[in-house]
Amino acid sequence: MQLRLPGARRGTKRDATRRALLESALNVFGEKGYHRAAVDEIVSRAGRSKGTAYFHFPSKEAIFRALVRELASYLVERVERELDDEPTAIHRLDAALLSVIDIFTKHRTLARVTLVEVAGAGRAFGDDLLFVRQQFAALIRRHLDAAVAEGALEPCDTDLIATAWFGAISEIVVHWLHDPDRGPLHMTYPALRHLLLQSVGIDINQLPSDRIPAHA
Amino acid sequence: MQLRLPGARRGTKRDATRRALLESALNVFGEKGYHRAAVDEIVSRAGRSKGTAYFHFPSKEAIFRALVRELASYLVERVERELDDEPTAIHRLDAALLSVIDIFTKHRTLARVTLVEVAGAGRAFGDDLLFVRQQFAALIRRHLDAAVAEGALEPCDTDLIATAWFGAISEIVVHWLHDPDRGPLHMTYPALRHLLLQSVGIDINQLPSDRIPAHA
DNA sequence: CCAAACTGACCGACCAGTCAGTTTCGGTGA
DNA sequence: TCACCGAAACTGACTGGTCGGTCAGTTTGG
Repeated sequence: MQLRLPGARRGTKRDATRRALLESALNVFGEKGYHRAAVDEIVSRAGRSKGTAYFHFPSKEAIFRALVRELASYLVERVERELDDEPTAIHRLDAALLSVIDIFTKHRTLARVTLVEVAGAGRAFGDDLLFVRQQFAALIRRHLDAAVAEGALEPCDTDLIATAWFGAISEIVVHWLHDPDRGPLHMTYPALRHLLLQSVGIDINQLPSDRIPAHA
Repeated sequence: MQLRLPGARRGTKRDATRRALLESALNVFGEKGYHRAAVDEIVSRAGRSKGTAYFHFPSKEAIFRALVRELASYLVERVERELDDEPTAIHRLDAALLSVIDIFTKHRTLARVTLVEVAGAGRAFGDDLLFVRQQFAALIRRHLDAAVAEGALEPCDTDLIATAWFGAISEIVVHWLHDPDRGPLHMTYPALRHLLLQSVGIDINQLPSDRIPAHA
């Protein structure tokens, strides 16, 4: 799991410590959830001391917030990177869905923290709580807007649709997280894809189907 | 907020205490979230003592679980009651959506506990955590299956669709909970309805539109 | 040499859960 | 009608453990 560390020059010792702490935090928060995760465990797994954690972050909450922001950036950046050579906005939406499914399949802890823990950490955290969700919905929305601009889509409430799509995807992933035995996440891709695209009136046959088996 | 108390004869003193505790728990959990909610506060707001809470429930977690079950029953029962005189399964799905939006609009605390807190209370709770979600997805699924049986819908993965629909609705409600200033929840109904129905290939014009303004 | 980075023992607040004792109340027999 | 009993319901002071956060002191590195 490679974390992106914006605004900090890489390779310094300070940076390595910060990264070690966040990486450990990802695991502990992912396993225990925010409240049951103890700072003591985060630092011990990171091979640092408690004082160091409080040298780098003012509070446990700040560690969590920083982690969520890193994860959101990582996720959005990595998904967007895969969309570059898609010809149309609709293709990019399609590719984004596949990409997200792929990432979550490979990084369950990331999925758990960004989709489940963030919701439960409580509104005490203010707006940061919804950071990942907003980032992601914004990504979907951008490409929906592009599709409208391209004329592939009727003008519509892209904000609402992006939110709804994110909710749908999130719910499916959360179910899969909770009970992975019901088959790999990739299995749901064709049906989910069909559902989402059809919801905005896109004929599934507009898209070449040769892309599907690529990841499946 | 009327809670349903299955399996207990109403009107007894015991029942009144249990109800008072759960009602108070609903408020405190709704305001503070599971972890920040103190049993002391729940009992004090209920006008009872701590010992009483532990006489009726074995643990704080048990209070939460019981509450979630009551809420799920209340919600599903109340929604289903409104579907009786709808002519077709599609109409019932439509009515259910409106009904849910209505209930959540009027009972924000209920929405917060069932949609947000349940997710965040952590997997420590085992499967009960997903109780509301499952109950609700099952409701949607039943009517989707009915629609298939009626021939109004092509055979499809109704389980997946129900999950996705629930996720979409849930996400919209959670956004509204978090930032209610962006307009009442009812405002999203037409667009959301259109999106969901179109996602399964239902032509919006099949349904009489005179129902829309009824609750709007 | 100094500041940044780091250490880990310690503190204190918080809170779920306990328990010994008290009150309430339906039943029972005289 | 009433005295009495036992169980159910209830009380709230107390405890034990957990854990976020502190800080006085040590190490590192430029």
